[in-house]
Amino acid sequence: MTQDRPERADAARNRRAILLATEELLARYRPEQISMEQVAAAAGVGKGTVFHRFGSRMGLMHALMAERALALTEAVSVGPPPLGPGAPAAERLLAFLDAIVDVIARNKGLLAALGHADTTTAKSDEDPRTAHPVYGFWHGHIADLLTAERPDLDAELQAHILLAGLQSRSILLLLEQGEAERLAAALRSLARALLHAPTEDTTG
Amino acid sequence: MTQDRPERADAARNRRAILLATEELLARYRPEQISMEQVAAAAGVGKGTVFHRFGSRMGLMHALMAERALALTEAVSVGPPPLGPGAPAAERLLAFLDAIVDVIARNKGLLAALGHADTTTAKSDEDPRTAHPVYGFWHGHIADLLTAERPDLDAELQAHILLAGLQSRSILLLLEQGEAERLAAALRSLARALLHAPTEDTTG
DNA sequence: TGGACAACTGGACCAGCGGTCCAGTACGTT
DNA sequence: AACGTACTGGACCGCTGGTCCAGTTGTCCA
Repeated sequence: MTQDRPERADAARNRRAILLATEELLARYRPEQISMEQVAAAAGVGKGTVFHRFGSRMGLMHALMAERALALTEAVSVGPPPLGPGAPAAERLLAFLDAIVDVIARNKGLLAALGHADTTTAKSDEDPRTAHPVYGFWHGHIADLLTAERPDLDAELQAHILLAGLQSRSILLLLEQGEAERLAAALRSLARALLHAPTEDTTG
Repeated sequence: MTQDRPERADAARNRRAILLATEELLARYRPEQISMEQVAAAAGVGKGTVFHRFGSRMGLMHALMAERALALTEAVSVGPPPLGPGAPAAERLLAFLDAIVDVIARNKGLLAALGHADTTTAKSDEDPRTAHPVYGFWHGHIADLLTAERPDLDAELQAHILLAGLQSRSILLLLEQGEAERLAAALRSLARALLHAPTEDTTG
């Protein structure tokens, strides 16, 4: 993206202004209350510019999400344990969940905004994995770690469930009230329960 | 609602027609693709009628949800075990989760529609418990059962997490592919893990 | 049976949305 | 300095959820 033929200086400036404005609006208001026009106005650019840069509401939210998640992605791939490679899967999983809650807590509306965004455009049968690289990465990582420790579980599905909480309205509400640590604790607790559960048959 | 001064015959007929039409549309299309105008047309009434009866999109979805959940509510309150009172909390919980998945699977878009509905109108700081009686009831029931077996857990929050999965886009997708039993199994598995997990401190 | 009143009805209407379009602007290159 | 092109912005479009109210229809009472 920022390579080969770099974007023009004004384009880069506007792109950053738009992302920043979106971030600020997202911190202050509910994602659904934020219109693309507002974003444009807040960023001091025209609506056309926003769409030219990001294609759609979903594109914008996704770009923001990707940026916010970048540090985490790197920490997981090449960083030090327990987040990065090297620690046992169980520890990495717990650390990763904590890290995700942290990202979400600092960008409350983001996941919900992403959800709402493609709710609006609704490409019917798309695999969410493909549609949302960030979600896909998070989900895949959790599923992998879970599988490593508990190959008997339906890790794919459990990973979805673990992540689903972060998109839930009720839980977002808690986050807004500063209960991030409580959520992290509950998620850790749940994950630990899953890791230590007696072996069982998924067909039952 | 259907008491004291009953609604006029035509009103009742239209109300049922609207709910039925909504249900059918919800079975066929994504909730976000269904406009109130479509609902009205499908029900063979004017748009004004729909809004007069249900107040808003959320009102409509909520009414449908309440109707759909009625049988479950009764089964839980006064029905026979394991769903109704009498069975051990752990058993009731697993049975209840199964039952919920069943309701959701047979009305795929409904929970999502509800979520999307108040996403649109967005009464900022409302307690979801108050705002969505059905969700509130489900959440409360799960939290109660969970507390009965595991008073050391943050049951309120765990209940939210358990329910969150049913609103998640990725999981709705599974449901559409007929994987309801797989979801039920995963949820049971998760709940069992929670119930059997070693006692732990929520502050850790 | 009929008359009167309220409840219900439906479609024109409104503001605001996400997204498109394209004439004009300003950057980077030579 | 001058040129081509990528970027810009705001008018514009189709459509949405929701409002409004003149006209209709069911119900109740005499």
